[in-house]
Amino acid sequence: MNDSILSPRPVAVPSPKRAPRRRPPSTQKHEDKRTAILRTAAQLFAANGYEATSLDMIADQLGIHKATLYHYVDNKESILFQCLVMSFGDLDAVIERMKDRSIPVLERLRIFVRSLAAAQNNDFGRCLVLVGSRPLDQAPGDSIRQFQRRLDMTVRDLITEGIADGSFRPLDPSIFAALLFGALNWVPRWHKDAGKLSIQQVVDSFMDLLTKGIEVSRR
Amino acid sequence: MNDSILSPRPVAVPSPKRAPRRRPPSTQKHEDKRTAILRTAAQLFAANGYEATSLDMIADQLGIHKATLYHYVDNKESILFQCLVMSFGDLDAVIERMKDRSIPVLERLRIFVRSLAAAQNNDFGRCLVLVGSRPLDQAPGDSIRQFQRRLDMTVRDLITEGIADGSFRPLDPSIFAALLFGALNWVPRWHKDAGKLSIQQVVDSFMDLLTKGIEVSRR
DNA sequence: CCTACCGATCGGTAGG
DNA sequence: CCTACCGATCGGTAGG
Repeated sequence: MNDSILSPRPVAVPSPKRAPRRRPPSTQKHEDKRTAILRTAAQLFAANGYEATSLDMIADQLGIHKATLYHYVDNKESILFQCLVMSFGDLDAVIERMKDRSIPVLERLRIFVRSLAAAQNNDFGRCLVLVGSRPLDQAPGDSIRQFQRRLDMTVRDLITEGIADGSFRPLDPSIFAALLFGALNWVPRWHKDAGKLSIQQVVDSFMDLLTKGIEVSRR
Repeated sequence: MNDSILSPRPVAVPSPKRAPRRRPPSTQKHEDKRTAILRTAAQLFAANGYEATSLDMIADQLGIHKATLYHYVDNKESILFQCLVMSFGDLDAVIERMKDRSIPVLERLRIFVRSLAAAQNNDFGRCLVLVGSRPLDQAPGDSIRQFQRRLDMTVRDLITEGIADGSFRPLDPSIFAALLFGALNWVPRWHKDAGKLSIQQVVDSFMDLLTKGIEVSRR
């Protein structure tokens, strides 16, 4: 499995003056277990849906009891929220890279699409795409949706920039973004790791289709 | 609301010899009530998810008691199944039309996409796209997924035909179908009836994008 | 004997 | 990390 979005885990930044460090143990073993819980939960949420996945199912899968989960997480909803946050991985850095005008806009779009596809086709990404933020309360759900709007805005800005510099023909950036996100968000529903095409190959084919179109060039 | 997918209800075919006519009342009023239950359920399923929607919520919305629902439907799962069947509406006829080679293949593809988009953006279609067949048992779920495979196959066949007759450039029909269904299936998640673009305008823009591509024509 | 529907509660299981 | 439970609510069904 691809663990890359988990690798750059931020090291705990020490507080200036003798931090209290209250409840959370924050040891490495505790963090590893917590991550294992989130990953297992993400898999089960993606497979069965949020409401149809019980905490007992998550605990059983890990060989622990349900009550033990509460040593690592606050409640069921916070598990989903943390899974969705994990799913964004390093996309924040990717969004920043998209502002680098030294790279041709079409090339930047390709990088973005590959990065997004990679993030959405692992345990946490599948949880985001297949479950989403609907089961969450207003506040946590809004923070997830806010990040997704940033992703959408990033694509629309690239298209607008590409039209302005003559890379793209005139078109509605919102329509393009809707088409692209729909296509990418649907991939986890049908792509099998055992299939003949990798995720990279699939999204590169998508980009090929979108740049050139399907009609034969006239003349 | 668009009731067109409900209109061609098959009239009850009488049995050859003095049919027993057992349990199902099958009166018009009974059928109307049953359809109202399915439509309300479809709305609530789409809004809250299947498991998070209780039979009490459906009954309350209709101003009746939960127990009364059981005079019209067998159980909760059969409600979802019937909603999904309704969502296919007259798409079966549309699939047949796609075999008419007197219509240019690109034009047939446009008709298909418009029909599918119309079917997926009403109460029952939103239930199909937002809930899907996952909560169903093996047998009923498989029958839903079988119809969806027919839709997928229809698109792939059109692309294959279009490549053969020179309408389309060489491309992977499966990739095109995956891209198209992803884009269309995502529409109910973001399109608002109050928005500036109608469903028709959205999917026509999609087709424009897919046929012509986004890059400026070179030379 | 039928339909349509009610108030009440069944056995089980949810998150905590 | 487990046993033992809670308040509530689930889908479904009883008698009338």
